[in-house]
Amino acid sequence: MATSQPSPSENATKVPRTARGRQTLRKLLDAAAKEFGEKGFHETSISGITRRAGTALGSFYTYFDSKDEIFRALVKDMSGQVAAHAGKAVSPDLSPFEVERAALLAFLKFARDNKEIYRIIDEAEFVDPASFREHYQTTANRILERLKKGEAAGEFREGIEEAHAWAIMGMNVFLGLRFSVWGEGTEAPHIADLANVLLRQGIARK
Amino acid sequence: MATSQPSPSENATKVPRTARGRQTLRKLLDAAAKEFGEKGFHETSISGITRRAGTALGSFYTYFDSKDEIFRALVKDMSGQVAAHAGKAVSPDLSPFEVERAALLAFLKFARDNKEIYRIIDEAEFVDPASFREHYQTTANRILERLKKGEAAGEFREGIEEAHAWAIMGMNVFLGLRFSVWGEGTEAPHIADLANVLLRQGIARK
DNA sequence: TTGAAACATGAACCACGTTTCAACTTTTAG
DNA sequence: CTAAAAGTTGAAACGTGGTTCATGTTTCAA
Repeated sequence: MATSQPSPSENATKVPRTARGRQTLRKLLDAAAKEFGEKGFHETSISGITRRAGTALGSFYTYFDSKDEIFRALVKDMSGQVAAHAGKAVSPDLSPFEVERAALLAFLKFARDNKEIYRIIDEAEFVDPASFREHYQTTANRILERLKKGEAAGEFREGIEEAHAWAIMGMNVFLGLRFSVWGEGTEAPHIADLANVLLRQGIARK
Repeated sequence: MATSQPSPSENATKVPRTARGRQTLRKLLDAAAKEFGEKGFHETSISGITRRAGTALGSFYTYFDSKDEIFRALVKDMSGQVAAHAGKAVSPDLSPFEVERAALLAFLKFARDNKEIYRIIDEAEFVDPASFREHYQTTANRILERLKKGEAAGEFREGIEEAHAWAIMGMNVFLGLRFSVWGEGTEAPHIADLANVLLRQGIARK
């Protein structure tokens, strides 16, 4: 889990002051991502995290006040990764519909390669509802912006609103769950096509 | 939580043999539904359940072998309720598109009135993955059947497949999350219309 | 009416994982 | 080079809550 370097601002707790400290903090975050992803929040123990990280149990408390706190830090970290990933997939020379297709395809591949990450974000609904909500609201906003752009460009019908973004997001997330997380993820392009046609024309005949 | 009478088959554990026993079992299930809905699985304690049910701690183990088991029983119970609810909303004299609209509208209302239930089913992803999967796969199958019927009736485009059902389910679930669980749920008919138009014609202009 | 089976009770047991802490090592700045 | 600051360590304290169990009560068929 090549999580990005932890920024000082997002750690409510002690920021490491030496290189050694930063390394330990990173080892803890990476180990936690794997543990939480594999076992879920409650099956994961702090000692499991430190064992995997190769540090002492006590070191954990040098950087985090509690199990909840490292989980929160992780959710933020990963929500950012998803956003970054989505951004990269969208090149500006694509048409609005192509943009939506590219975004979904990128998401499907990302979900396939990072199943643990998605498990963590999903579990945030129960462990850290605020982060969970923020993640999806932010994602919906990003989608809505794209749709507005397509509307302004005359490609999409007028009257696009927030609910459209949520509908599309839900579609994408569930397709990811079914075909990338539960399935092999091999049919990703096919799924992306199918969803794109649905988005363009709906399913009415003719 | 007016859960239905527990059927003998779905309780892997001891079935009560007297009226008193059945009553206690029901009190436990109802109390558990509320506790799990309000606090989530791990914040909920057996003693909290029995306190709410007005029974002794030990009585719990007369009917369930563990905390996991009552949770599992609950998920099954509620998954059934959702299905039953969806079924009622669909009258046979509706056109295929009207059926989809009615199903979503019923779902939105149900989610609004039963937020706890949805929380429980969602949490099953972590507590009891098998039930979670089964719930959504069963729901998708039900949707797919409806779509196939619409296809056969010449209302829907040909080539409907499982992914379409998952896309629609995802749409519905996320709209429910955003507008029924997080929101007031007052705009349900508007949301249902909007989603139905999306399903019919997509969002392409013209 | 009666006795066996079903059910109810809650204190106590116990496993488990979080958190603390005091002793120790490494790093850094002057 | 040196002392203070930062970081490390893991054994043990601690709290929590799931589960057990011996005892007492209720139900019900015969």
